[in-house]
Amino acid sequence: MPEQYASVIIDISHEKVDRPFQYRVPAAMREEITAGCCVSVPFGRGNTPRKGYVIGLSSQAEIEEARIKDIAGIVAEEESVERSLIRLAAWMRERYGGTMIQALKTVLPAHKKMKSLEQRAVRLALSREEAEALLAECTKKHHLARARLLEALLQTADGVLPYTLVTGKLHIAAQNIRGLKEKGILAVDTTSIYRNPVSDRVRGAGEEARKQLSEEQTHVIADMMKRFEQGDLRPSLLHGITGSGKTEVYIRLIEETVRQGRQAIVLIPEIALTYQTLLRFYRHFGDRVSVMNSTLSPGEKYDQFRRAREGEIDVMIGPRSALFTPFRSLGLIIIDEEHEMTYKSETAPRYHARETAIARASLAEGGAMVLLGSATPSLEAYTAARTGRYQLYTLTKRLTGGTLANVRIADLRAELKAGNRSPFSRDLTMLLTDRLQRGEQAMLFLNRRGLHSFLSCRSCGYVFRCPHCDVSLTEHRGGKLVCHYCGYTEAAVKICPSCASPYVSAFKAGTQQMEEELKKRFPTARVMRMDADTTRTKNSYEEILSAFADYKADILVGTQMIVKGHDFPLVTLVGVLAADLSLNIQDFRAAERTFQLLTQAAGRAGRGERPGEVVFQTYEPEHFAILASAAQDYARFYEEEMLYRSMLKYPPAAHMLAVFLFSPSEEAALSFAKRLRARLEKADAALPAEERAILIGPTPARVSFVEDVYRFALYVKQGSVERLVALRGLLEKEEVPANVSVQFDTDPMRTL
DNA sequence: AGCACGCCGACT
DNA sequence: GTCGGCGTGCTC
Repeated sequence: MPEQYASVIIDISHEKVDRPFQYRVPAAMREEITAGCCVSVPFGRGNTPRKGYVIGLSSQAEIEEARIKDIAGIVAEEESVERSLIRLAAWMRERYGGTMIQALKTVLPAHKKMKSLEQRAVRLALSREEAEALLAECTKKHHLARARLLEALLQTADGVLPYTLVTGKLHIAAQNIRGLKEKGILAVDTTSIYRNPVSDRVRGAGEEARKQLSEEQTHVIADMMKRFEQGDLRPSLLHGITGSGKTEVYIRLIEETVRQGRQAIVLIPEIALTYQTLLRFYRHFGDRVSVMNSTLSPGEKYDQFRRAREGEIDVMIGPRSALFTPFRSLGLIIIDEEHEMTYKSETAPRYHARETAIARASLAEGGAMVLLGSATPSLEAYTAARTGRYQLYTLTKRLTGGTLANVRIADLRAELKAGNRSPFSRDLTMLLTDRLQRGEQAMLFLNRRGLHSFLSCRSCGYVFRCPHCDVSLTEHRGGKLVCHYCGYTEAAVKICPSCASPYVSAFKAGTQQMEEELKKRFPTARVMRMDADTTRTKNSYEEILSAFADYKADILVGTQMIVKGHDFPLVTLVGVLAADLSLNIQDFRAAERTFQLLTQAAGRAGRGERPGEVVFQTYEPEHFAILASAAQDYARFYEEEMLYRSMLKYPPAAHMLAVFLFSPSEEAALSFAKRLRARLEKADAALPAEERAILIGPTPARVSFVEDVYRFALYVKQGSVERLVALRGLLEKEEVPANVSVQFDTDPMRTL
């Protein structure tokens, strides 16, 4: 049966109509209308013609057929931006699953959630005297809404009120405002009240001395431009160590793109863009650049997108979501720190910014360049570069001149044998003492995963656990016990509920314990700690880092958060207290993440003029991820890790689908998971064994229940993406029991 | 959002 | 009666 009904999203920015409406596709248009089309449809009682977007086709009428109207026509104009973003949404839905509406919502500019945005203003179109006379008349005639509005306008100094306040607080219907406007009593002004939040504060915007480029940098830029002109639209991977001048390459490419009248998007991981880098962009592009960050309200974000569409800016810098900036003539997408996990969305559609950027670039008019940058590329990107799907460029020289830090590996097993029972190896102790004497700074880094504080009974070993989640409770200040997953709280305890022993004590969180050990061992040292506990308030993150940068402390102890970004010229020693901690978690990307973390940590030392030293403490000194990062040898790491992925068919050697199942009933979740597995086995039964998907599970998640909900996972590994996507399609069609919910993650960043 | 419907007080 | 303002509810 032909698909004669189209689901259409009406182009009206209001929650009440923010859902699909079904329309009949006239026979004459059946060929042309596809998902992503922009159509004109009769809408509402008056059948007013409205613009709408087709998000899907179906042969099934979801409401009485008599109520379904015909599509009036296909809107041909406005091809460029919306059209290509809708196509991108369709691609995302296909690749990552979920509904078209979810994909559309992530791709289209927030469908202007105007509630909080005061973009329009209501202004008196009369003189104050006239308005006052009118007010008296309205009061007399009991035109209450009108009187209310006039009174409020007269009370203001300039006779202007935000539109949202008028419709909201004053309860004046939009229809009434229109009526008053037609009578010439009011005017409605549309003004943009948002400005670029940072660039206004930057002095000297748009004027920075051009830096001399190195030979390597010049080559990258020239070659990329040449390839683009020749129509080689393959993405580029820029592999360059910290300080090798990647940012300068970005800036030159953006300049060139802008010069050609096209626009650029720069993606950065959540907080990685330091203020320094930001300033460089502002100095180059002035108010033609905009920065998206999490502190912008939806209204401000929408306004920044609006500015992009109107051509008021050329460059957008921001996280994952900045990828959907509606530039009309996009020429370049840069993804900095391409390997970062934050580029994978955690909510449906669970898209990866790297792949989605490439899709968007190819959908752009005339195609756009994509440049991925990293000091430690993801296995995905590097594999693509080796097989020729990407073009690889390498920056090998450090421009800042600083020498690479000298890395020592301290074998903790040997330390124990030698009678050293402290958490600091002899090497690290020696170097710490030396730095303290010389008045230099040190950073000690502890990978926190799996190491949080808990409370247990010294006598019987009873551990206090959350009754709603599969985790132990954490002791907070004042002795309260808190669950980090669901927030469940218990009062401080004095005796063990199991054996009544009074010897109940806390096992300190890693960093906290380190802080205390340091104070014991180096009583004169000023120690600062930075972890989830000490950064609970909003600005504490920046406060701690800037205090440390101001030499308010000698040693900074912390979790991953201290390794990202930020230059501390006085830091000449970096210690990784347990380099293998992140290695032993049950996750196929564990080694990759460890390598990236260690390489980054090592990069923190000696960024100033003084040479730096690094100590990796580990129980596995022979592990390749540790050895390779100590030697700053990416190629070696890549070879070994890729061997492992190929053997076990993990991405990027194959594609993988993670199916997560949640239910308050353990039995329901598990039996549904088994049904899904059986479905997959049946689907593959006819295939030769080597082409079948590899199935793992269902297995309970690492944290097997959270907030009284059981969690299971089922993994599907398959070499062909098309095949994997088809299998997911089958699973999505399966009827889900009422008390179970399912999530699909295509090529996940981690296992559950 | 934008339109119709229906309620209600005011006035030829 | 009926006219016009004003709140409500629905839109494939």
